[in-house]
Amino acid sequence: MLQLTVLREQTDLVVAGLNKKNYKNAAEEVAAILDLDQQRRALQSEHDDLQAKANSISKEIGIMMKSGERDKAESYKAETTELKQKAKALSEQLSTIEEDLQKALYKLPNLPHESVPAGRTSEDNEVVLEQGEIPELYEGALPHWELIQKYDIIDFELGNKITGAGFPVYKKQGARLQRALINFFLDEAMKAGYIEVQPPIMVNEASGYGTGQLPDKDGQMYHATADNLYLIPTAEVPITNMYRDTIVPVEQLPVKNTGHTPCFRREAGSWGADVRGLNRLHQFDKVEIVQISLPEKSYEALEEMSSYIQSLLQKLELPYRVLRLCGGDLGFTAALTYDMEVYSTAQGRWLEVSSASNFETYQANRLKLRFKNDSGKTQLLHTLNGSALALPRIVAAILENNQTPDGINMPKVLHPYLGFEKIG
RNA sequence: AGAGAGUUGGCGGAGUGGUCGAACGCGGCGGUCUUGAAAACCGUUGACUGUAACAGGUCCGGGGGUUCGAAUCCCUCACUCUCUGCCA
Repeated sequence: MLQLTVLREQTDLVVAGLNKKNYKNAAEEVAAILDLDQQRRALQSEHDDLQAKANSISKEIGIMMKSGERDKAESYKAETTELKQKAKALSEQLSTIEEDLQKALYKLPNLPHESVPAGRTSEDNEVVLEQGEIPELYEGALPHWELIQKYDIIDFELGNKITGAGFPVYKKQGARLQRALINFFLDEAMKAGYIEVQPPIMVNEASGYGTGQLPDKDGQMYHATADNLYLIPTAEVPITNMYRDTIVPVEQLPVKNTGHTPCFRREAGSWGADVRGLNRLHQFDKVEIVQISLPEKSYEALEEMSSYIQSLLQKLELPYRVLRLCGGDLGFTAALTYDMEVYSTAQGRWLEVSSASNFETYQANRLKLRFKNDSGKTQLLHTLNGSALALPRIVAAILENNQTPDGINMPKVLHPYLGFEKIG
């Protein structure tokens, strides 16, 4: 969440940033928060004064007791009782105000970076670059949902039977393609300096709050209510939360982690052609890269992540483009996001396969993720993450773009991982 | 799942209801000594909030209670360990 000191000291900037993100009534809400903050601090200092008085009297009572002045001590008790009662009343008021303040702060999204273009929808995203050749398909080329049936490599019906829609079963060469991609992505990430981790794929509530999925995206996660655990929507959640409540030694920065996990998304309310086949699933595999960076280096880190992700797409020989998300399309917690999209030739559309974001201090503030700066003060770090990469749409693009009348050619870089060069 | 023990600062580990944010040791940092280093010695060393700066307030797993006063007593939840059970 945003830091109160920033709201206080740079109010205009905050309001402008929220407006750019198309946040409604930004000025009013910020003013309301500052008002609550003002009330909170006034009450707090009043409360603290009472508490200080009571504390010092209690201390004196202790000394009197020791020196045998029992009667005198008794006479002071009434006074502290009264002080305590007043203080208690104040602290009750305080906790309601603090709760309101907390709720209001949780509702505010992150502020966009200055390079974020204005805009409302994905139409307004800025195309940063486009690369790779879009292949010419032969007459009768198929969309991936027909290819997977033709070659019997991914089975939606079977998934339907054992679980439900959006939970496909990968089979034969399809299953091996999954495994090859995961290994390829992890190997590449390790070469790029990321440490591999295998985190839990269920997380507790505190972790959900830490990275910002809770409270606002509650309904998008699968929730195991008996144990109050959530299935992760992305490895970002467990991997970033490993650093919750820590002061990271400066010499360990930047922290670079990678991990493969299944990801689970309820994505209620999406239908139609957009979600056919592998385009949108309830369960999918993803390799994630996560960085924790010094504030002044985080945008450098984001560029590094972006070009790393692009290098994967180049190696897979997929045509892609990079978008800089506009204010309206930017996620709740992000300050700047690059989306990478590959071209899915048979569908004739771009598919998002990665999203790399800088969250600046937004997550770090919730996570209490800090370092000691040069002057010895604790200061919030910046967190970043990106998909490198999400499998299903990559699979869709590989299948569609490389199809021939007598089989689907696999990208060369995967051959050693696959043990075959062609599906079919 | 049952029985018992435990949860204290970066780590280890004391702690009696009263001047305890917490002994002591290790580690870290600064210094003396040294050509340099080690050893030794001296000093220093938690977080949050708050203030112009002091002051003040809060924090000994989380939450609640008893008391003038709680790390210390009570309740409750979570977690860890040991034994038993079950299990890949």
